[in-house]
Amino acid sequence: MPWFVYVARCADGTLYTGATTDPLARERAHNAGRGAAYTRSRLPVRVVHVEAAAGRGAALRRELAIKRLTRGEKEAMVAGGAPARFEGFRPEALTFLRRLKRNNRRAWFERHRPVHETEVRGPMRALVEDMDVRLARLAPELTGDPRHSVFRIHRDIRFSADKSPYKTNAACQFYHQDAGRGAGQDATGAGAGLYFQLAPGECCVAGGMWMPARPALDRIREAIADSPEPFQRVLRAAAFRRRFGRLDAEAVLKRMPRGYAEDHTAAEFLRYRSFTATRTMTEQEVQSPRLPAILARDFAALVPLVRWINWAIGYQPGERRY
DNA sequence: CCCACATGCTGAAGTGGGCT
DNA sequence: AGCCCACTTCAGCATGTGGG
Repeated sequence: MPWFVYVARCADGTLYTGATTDPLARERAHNAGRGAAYTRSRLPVRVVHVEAAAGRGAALRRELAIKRLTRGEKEAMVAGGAPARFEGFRPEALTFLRRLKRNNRRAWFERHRPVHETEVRGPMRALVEDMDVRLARLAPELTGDPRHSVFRIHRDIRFSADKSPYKTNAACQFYHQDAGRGAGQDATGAGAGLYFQLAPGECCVAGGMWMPARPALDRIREAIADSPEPFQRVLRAAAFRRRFGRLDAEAVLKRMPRGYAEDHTAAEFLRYRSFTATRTMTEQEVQSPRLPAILARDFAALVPLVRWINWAIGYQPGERRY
């Protein structure tokens, strides 16, 4: 049974989103007063946008995704302008970030905000939707949604000597459904996840856990010390080594952390404070409509590392979502 | 030397609930 | 849907102290 997601224009101009197996019959049902309460008071309605979905689950998921869009984004999608479906970043996205680097000022950004919206933020949100659907099968416990997964463009400049207000990269993350979304030493309850970054000359895909807070770092170290073999097996896996090589050597301690012997079997990894792996991507890769498929393969190679870390700090793998 | 940990600092967009 | 308003959040930074 084929499923569809449709958007209908109500008499008052508002947009109603629903899922159905038969958009035309559904439109007739709405107009006969047998539809949703929302449309009943705004008749007639006219279906203005239809998308095919792989099944009921995928349709409901896509329906929710559309309902999370802003009014403007929905209008753009209906008008066929800015694609709500990911079709690759255009060269203009990287050009915008390059120019932002040279013009990192509020006034400049405000003048060029529409370019940021249509070339960078919009496609990034669409990419998140696409990857979330793929993750539902690949690693169901890892999720992303446009609202929470896309990092803000604004830097946290409160206590920084560098007061330039904007980041010159655009990035998104996928996180464990039971974990917090934060990252870094100040984030408690965070877990391991996946990451994608768009930046001139610095496009990359990454995964793992960046700078875990103290409780999580302690648990990861204990897990490595107690049983180094499973962790080392994850790092030796062919797909991981081919695509990512090794863990990023970021913030590695020069000596052993307190309580661990210098000659421990896993001494090398007990000195790590950050557990991520990164692969730089070419501009050709990020501009390809096939980017979601490329990322899916990278994510698949990262999932064993992500799962090992999440296991170490107490987050379980998930069931297939649909 | 250098790891571990605590503390103080405080801008602005994003978010969600209530209302019309 | 759209508006208003209070609340939350942010891939932080710098510095000092204690201890192995």
